[in-house]
Amino acid sequence: MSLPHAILTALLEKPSSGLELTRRFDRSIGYFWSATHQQIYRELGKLESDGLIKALPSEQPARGQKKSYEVLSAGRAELARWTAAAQDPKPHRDTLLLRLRAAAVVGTAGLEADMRRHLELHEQQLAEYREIEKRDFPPGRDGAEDRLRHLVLRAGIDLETFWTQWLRRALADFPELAEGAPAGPSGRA
Amino acid sequence: MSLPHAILTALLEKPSSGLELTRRFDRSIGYFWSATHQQIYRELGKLESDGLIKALPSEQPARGQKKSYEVLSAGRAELARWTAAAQDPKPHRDTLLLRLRAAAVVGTAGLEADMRRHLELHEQQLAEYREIEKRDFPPGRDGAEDRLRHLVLRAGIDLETFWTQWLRRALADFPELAEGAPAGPSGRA
DNA sequence: ACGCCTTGTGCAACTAGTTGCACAAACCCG
DNA sequence: CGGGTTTGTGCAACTAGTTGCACAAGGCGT
Repeated sequence: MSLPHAILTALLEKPSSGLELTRRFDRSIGYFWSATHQQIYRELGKLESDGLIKALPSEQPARGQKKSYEVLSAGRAELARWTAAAQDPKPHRDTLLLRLRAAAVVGTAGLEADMRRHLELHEQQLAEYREIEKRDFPPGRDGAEDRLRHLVLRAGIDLETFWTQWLRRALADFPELAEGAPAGPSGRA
Repeated sequence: MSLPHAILTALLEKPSSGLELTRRFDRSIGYFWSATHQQIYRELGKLESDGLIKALPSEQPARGQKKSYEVLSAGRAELARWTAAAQDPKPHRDTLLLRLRAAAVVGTAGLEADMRRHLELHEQQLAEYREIEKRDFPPGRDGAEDRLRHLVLRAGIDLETFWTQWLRRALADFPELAEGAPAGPSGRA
């Protein structure tokens, strides 16, 4: 029940076509609510038929029939309603932690390499967030909108920081973990 | 593609019936891979027909036809394979962050109360993890299995710590955020 | 002019997870 | 001993997200 609201938010920030939305999801909103272009188009259709958004008359008729949408006031109202409504936090799902736990019974073979890869990915993501922070939130700007968005970005930064630290610590422990743990399918059947 | 592996892990730790698994998911594995009893029963059926687990002959024939399962060597092999295979981290999905972002365009009404509620929930979860740590990982034990599981628990603790801190900070900022941001549907249509 | 690449939109089928309900056996209480 | 609660198992329908493909329009190279 969140994708439509993510799209409404993005469209309120700036009316856009499906592809533009897709790109913005890749760069910004998608950091905490990812979506593919197929999902987005499907949802745009539904939002339009529900009367929450409408297609703008295309100023540029050319170029592959590009359609931009804007949010109607019913859409804005729905988004405000959803934002204010209480919602329980959804439990995390983390495959890597699951694999660690599995490794405790079937052995750590292969895990370390992938953890190193994850560490690199998280480091990259962290660097990207820091870039964005430098570019979009230089000290000085402090309108309420900016501060809210900055808060969201800080969450991203802190989360990635957490993961890089946790992974580094886990990898440091790894040599002693690998000896001693059951080594594979031949452990005990 | 992770639920079957979560179940295999749990069954290797200790052969169990569907309901026992459900309870253990609620208390332990479910902290990073939750599942309902319906999912679990469905998956047990599939794992059995795939020859990865098998039902133990019930020692206690009574008590509502309780069926326990144990992992076969094909199941252990599959789990080891899965654990070792590279996997990309799945992008997070966080509704609360999405709502903050939405609040930047439709106003912060109602959000603060729910953030306080989330803070409490995260504090509870954190306390629970700390209990578990004290109970299951007293200083001294350091077999490789225990250290791996402890590492996983640390991730849980640190994540909850992060959320409580982030929420506290966000709430502290809230008074200034609320003034100045657009206040509701009447902002601009 | 012809074929290839990129841009932009979208449908269809599949997979995983959620919600709602059903139902039998045992146990517990009066 | 009869009726409600708990224990234990499970099906069916629905919702959300993913994967794979299709196709038209315009640009670009030769």
